[in-house]
Amino acid sequence: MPELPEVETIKNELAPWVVGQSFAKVAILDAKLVCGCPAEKVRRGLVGQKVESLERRGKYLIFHLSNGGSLIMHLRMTGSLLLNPREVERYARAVFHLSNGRHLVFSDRRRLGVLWLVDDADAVICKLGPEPLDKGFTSGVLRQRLSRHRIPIKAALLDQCILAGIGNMYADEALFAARIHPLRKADDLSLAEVRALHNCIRRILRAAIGSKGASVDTYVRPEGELGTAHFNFKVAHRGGEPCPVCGSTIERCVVQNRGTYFCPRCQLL
DNA sequence: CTTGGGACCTGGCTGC
DNA sequence: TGCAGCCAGGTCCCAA
Repeated sequence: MPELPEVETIKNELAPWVVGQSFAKVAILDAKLVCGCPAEKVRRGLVGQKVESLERRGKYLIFHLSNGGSLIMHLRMTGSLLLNPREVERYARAVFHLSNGRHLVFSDRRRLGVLWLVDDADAVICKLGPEPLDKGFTSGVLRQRLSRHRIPIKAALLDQCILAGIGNMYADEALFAARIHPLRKADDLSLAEVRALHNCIRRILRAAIGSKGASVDTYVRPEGELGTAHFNFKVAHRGGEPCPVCGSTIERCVVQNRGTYFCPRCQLL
């Protein structure tokens, strides 16, 4: 499931092959992939456009085009972007042929991913909260944003309007590292706890980018390699295993309909 | 207004 | 062994 570190990795590894190229031919195999307008309009609108730059915002990947418009992709649960795969397999939903002879395949087993072609990228991403790795994202900003919500802190971290880019895995990891129980109310955290959480979020996301993302499910990098960030997970997807800090058994509960892993001794309610 | 829960989607797993 | 039914979770939408 691609979260911020996975999308950042995809952006970084795609950029050398895509930036400066134009779309020579586009085939949209699944019309439901396209959001907001007919697939044919996207196909025609893309052909001939040059990719000026690639940007990640939250979990969104943005292709800035030469006409000022943007192609925006969200991989949701099982989407992946494959560069020049040997075969265009059954989960392919769109194929983008580039002017350098390479092609990019949007593959997506569960078909939850979406893309937009828009004049103004802000129309799609305007609701997103701050970027956790931006310089301006201080613990004060986090504290101010959390203070407006009386919801479980885990739910707050998953809310892309509060903070962009964190998903289920990294929310669990950040809360464990900060020693905060996932069901604590967002507006109840002490100043010290918010500072610890802010620090842990940034440290964990940076480390995960360094490991090229976490390949727990279907995530693969554009050239087919896996990420290794999941080898460093302390609690995420580790229910029943011993806590690496205190040895207690890691528990699983459900918060906001999401499987949530935590250490009952390190993270007290 | 805020918050919670279901829909979307399909492969893989569980249990009868 | 076969298959129904549940589960995974990012985001949107609707209801309380």
